[in-house]
Formats: sequence, C-alpha cells, structure tokens
Amino acid sequence: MARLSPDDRRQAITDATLAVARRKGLGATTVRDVATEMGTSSGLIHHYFDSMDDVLATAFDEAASRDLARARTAIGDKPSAAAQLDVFIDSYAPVQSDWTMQLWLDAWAEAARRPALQQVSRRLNREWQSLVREIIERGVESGAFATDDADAAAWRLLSVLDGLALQVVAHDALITRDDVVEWTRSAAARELTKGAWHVS
Amino acid sequence: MARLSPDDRRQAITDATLAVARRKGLGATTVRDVATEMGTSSGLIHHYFDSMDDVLATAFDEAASRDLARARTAIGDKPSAAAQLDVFIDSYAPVQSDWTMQLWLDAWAEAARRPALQQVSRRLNREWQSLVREIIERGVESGAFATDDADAAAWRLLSVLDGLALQVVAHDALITRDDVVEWTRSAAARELTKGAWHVS
DNA sequence: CGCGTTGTTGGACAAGTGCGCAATATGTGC
DNA sequence: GCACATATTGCGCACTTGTCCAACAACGCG
Repeated sequence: MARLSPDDRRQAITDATLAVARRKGLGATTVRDVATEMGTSSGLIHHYFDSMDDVLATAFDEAASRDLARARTAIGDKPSAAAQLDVFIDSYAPVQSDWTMQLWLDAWAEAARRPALQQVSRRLNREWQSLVREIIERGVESGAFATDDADAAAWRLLSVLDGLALQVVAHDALITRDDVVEWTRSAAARELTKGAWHVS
Repeated sequence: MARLSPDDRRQAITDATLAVARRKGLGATTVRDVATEMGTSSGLIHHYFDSMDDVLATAFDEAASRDLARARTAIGDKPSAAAQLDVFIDSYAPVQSDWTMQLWLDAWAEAARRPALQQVSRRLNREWQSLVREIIERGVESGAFATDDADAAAWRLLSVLDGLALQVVAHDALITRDDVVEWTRSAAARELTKGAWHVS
C-alpha cells in the first residue's frame, strides 16, 4: 500500500476500525479485520498503536466525538432552550440498527476490561451530560425552565434517554424510536416545568 | 468427576458459568473457563448445551430471574405503592462493582451477536418493566399516584434507573449509588405526583 | 546519487476459541 | 451379575486472537 504520513495513516486506521465496528460491533473488531478493511498488513496497526485497546478507544473517541459535535452544532442554531432540548433529544434517539448506539453499548460493557476505552467512554459521557446541563442552565436563566438542581436534572434526562435508546438497539422492536422521543420529551417537561405541564 | 443427573449437571454448569462471569464478565466467559470452574472436561458442556450462546443465555436467565424474584418478594411485603417503589429503586440500584449490572451491560451489548441471549434479555427487561407498571397501577388505584400512562411512566422510571446504574458500573466513581437512588426517587416523585411535589 | 530514517510487509508465535467425537467410566433396570 | 444407557473424558480439529519482529521499500536530505 501507498506510504502515508503518520497522521494520515492513524486517521486511516481509525476510519477502517469504525467501518468494521459498524458491521460487527466494537467488541468483535479485530486487528486483522481492520488491516483487511484498509487493504494493508496487520503489523501496520501495531506500528501506530500500542494495543488493540488503544485502537478501539481512539476509534470510539472519534465516532462519539463526531456525534457530540454534530449535536452541539445543531443545538447552537436554536434560539430557545426548549427548542435546544428538543434537538438534543432528537439527535440522540437512535434508529433500530443505530451503530453509534451499539458502539456505546459495547463501550459500556467493555469498559470493565479495557482501561483506555473506559477512560474515553467516561469522558464523553461526562461531556454529553455537560451539554444537557448547559441547555438547562440557559433555560433557567431565561425563565423557560425551572429546577433546583440542573446537574441532577441533566443526569436524569441523559439517563432516561440512554435507558430507552438501549432498549431500541439491544431488543429491537420492544420499543420504537418514536416512543423514545415522545417519552423523553415527556420526562423533560415533568423535569423542567414548574407546576402543571402540557405535552402535545 | 462424579456422575450427576442431567438436571443437577445443568444446574452445576449454570452455577459455574455465573461464578466465572462474575469475575470476567459474560462476554469473556469461555467453555474451558466453565469446565475448569466445575472441575470437569470441556466436552461435558456441549453434551448439555447446543452452543456457548445457550450456556450464557441460560446462566444470565438464572441470575437475572433470581434478582427479579428477590425484588418481587421484597416489594410484596410493603403496604403502600410508594413504599413498594422505594424498595424497587433500592433493590435495583447497583454498588460500584455490581456484577449483576455488569451482566446486564454484557447482555445488552452481546444481544446483537447472540440470538439466545437477546431473547432472554428482552424477556427479562419486559418483566422488570411490568413489575414497575404494576406498582404504578396499584398506586393510581389507591390514589397515591397520578399518571395518564402507566406503561410509559414505567418505561421512563426503569430507563432512568438503567441509565444511572450503568454509569456507576461502567464508569466507576463518575456518580455514586447514592446519587442513583436519590435521583431516581426524585424522578419518580415528578413522574407520579399531581401538581407540586416534595423531595425529602 | 547515496544514505539514513521510517513506513510497510508478511509471517511466526503462543495462546485461546467453539465444537465434535471415539473411548471410557459409572450408574440403573433386568 | 450382566447389559445397556449415558454421563464423562480427553484430546483433536480448524480457526482466530493480540503481539512481535526481521526484512523490504519508499521517501527526504545531503
């Protein structure tokens, strides 16, 4: 294969890893899978990464960060905190065969056994929670939302979304993506509205 | 090893599988691990189970069903729906190194690749949701709770608990077990109380 | 052009995987 | 006590895993 610069090659490895993980899941992705996907030898991967744990952690970092950045952008456009929350919910809710969510499932399960992956997963989960917390805080400032603990509220909102999304991906057709969106919106309304609330 | 009756042997295999899974996780449990744990040969496992997927599914079924039964019993004792809900939350919230929760993480991740495991995981998840829904329905009947959709409320409650519990086990020390209990109680209060609510 | 740096190869390596099967041990019904 | 059923063994099979390394090749600098 063509000789690439270290940066390009690392990127190529990460891309190839994600392409494989998309098909087989993170936990089932092997060195040789990645090499075959790139059309190179397997030894090349270890020239750039210390271990398979590193490869998977880097790849997961890339995919999850990309989703996070996309959500941030989509949210940034919206004027009101309520609209921002809707966009967040919409961009997080997975479709039946959502491969990013399957990546998260793998990451959570493998975290106990792969230190590098755990670190990445933990950091990104915290960032998602921060994103939600910031939306809530802005909403409270503008008077649109009411809560006495934005941090806890953000964790609850993110968690209900994680919990529901997980059902869609792991147990396909037990509940649907529409359920996830509707039920999370309903939870957000209960969480952030003072007194009586209305769900459309 | 001593010759056991088919029933006893199947039980022994299931027990041994759980003992290994407790240490290494479901996804990392192998035929030979289980055989060594039992002190028998590996061929014996395939005499009783068609595939490793079957072994893992049966073992997970056993462990998760046990937890569910224990929760049912603990809940059955309590007089009020509110007390029942507290017991449910308390018995579901995991400690840092909770191995049953790690089993769930593995099951959710592996579900995409192991059909038998997916089936068991789906069924047991549904049963947990039913348990919560029944508590809510009894609470509504007695006037203690208020909701217009017990099914959705149960999914939301179970999901927020799943989502929070997952953080404790996968990203230890990001949030604590106490956070999980407190925040879920708070979510339940918002979910099931009409008008203003109070959290102690 | 030549030379050193380094990206890349391709296979060796030891360990591990699920699964299958002939042979053996053990218990039960006759 | 014999025979049959079957629980159990122990190893083989074909394959996969992560990691490592000597050799080869391409590029940039002098």
